[in-house]
Amino acid sequence: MEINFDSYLIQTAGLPEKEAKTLYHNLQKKEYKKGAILLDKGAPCKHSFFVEKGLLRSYMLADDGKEHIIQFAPENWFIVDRSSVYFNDSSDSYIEAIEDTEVVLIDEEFFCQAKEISSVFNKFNDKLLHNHIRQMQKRINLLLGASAETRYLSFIKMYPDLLLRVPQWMIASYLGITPESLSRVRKELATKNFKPN
Amino acid sequence: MEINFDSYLIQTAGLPEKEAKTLYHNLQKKEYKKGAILLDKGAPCKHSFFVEKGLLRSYMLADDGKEHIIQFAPENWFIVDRSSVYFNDSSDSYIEAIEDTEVVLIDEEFFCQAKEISSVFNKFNDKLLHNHIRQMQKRINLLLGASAETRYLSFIKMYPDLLLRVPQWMIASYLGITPESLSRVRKELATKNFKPN
DNA sequence: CGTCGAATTGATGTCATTCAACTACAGTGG
DNA sequence: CCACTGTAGTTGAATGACATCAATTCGACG
Repeated sequence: MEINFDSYLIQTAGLPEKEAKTLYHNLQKKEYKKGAILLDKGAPCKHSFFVEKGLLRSYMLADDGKEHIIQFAPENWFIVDRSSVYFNDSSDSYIEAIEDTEVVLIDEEFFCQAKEISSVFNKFNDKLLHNHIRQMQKRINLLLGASAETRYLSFIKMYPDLLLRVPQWMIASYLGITPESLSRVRKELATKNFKPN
Repeated sequence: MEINFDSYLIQTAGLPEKEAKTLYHNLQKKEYKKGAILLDKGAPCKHSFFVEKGLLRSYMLADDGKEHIIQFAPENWFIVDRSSVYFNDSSDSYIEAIEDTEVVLIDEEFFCQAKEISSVFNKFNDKLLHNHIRQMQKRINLLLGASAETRYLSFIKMYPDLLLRVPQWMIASYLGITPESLSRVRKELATKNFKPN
């Protein structure tokens, strides 16, 4: 289950082994306990997090105090407040550990080095951005009109592995419905004898 | 009101004048009548559109046949199905002219040339992507819980210039509510003697 | 002037929220 | 080991916000 960032760079990003190792050695690793806050609203977000083990989430607070979950990040995923990092602004989101989590901190310096060392990395980074956009697009499309049930079903389809690791109320928050509603949706699906797995 | 892409490259993207002119001359321009389809679902999206004059929109069709508006693009904006262009896939969105519109077609070749000619362009492109993500994030946050009224007010705030150019039912579609609901929201705001301008 | 789509308005329906009560379970301290 | 507490999840009843359906008005355009 645990994934090292260096092997990620080689296998997924397609960097040559030597370069990947070099880059990897300059990076800082950190561990966080369940419930720990990795990024606080108002603080500048100075790096991306790559999750080697565990599970993170990012969320914003609405005016009425409710949490809106932006993203989950299990192993192999990046999580970051892009606005904050890129525009050097204070973040308007939080990042929190849902489980005990081990991350690699990826700062601007890393990106500069990586870009110099390898044009492959540039392309890969570009691809990540585009994927991110594509995924957000899908989510917007869902939020623009899909029923609670449809949203939940699409969540199951997209992130089946998260179903068992994320508490229900967080899934509800991600879907933009209340925990009570989600509970009812699940009950309804159960009577239709639908099985998630 | 009309904006040429070459001056955009110079002033907004920060390219040197000479390079901008060179790049610009290789580009193709097109005009579309109001109502014209620039990109059809299923067709591969082979280029971005830069709007020099007029107004475009992109939208997807939901399963129930309803349109979900993804984006508006007035002068000075890009519009594209990024998934389709980038992953060389068939598009799952439409692009349509809301007004008579003049666009510049920006294909892969342009990007390659631009990247070779100027590293400034690379950075600029990156910035565009990040802005796009930032803006989608805001929208998701709105859709996750804001009332019809709040959504509308935030739309007014973000795109005041579009208010008068976009038909109401399209704004409703963009906000994820029905035209009827939007009409009532506006009425409600009027009695509270709220003035958009 | 007549037509067609956009916008408004009213009556009614539906889905999700809200509020409250209750169960289940994990963690804490006596 | 058992009570105490807090959080997650479920369930029910009442409410509310938005959707739907239908009728009407408005406005642009041929």
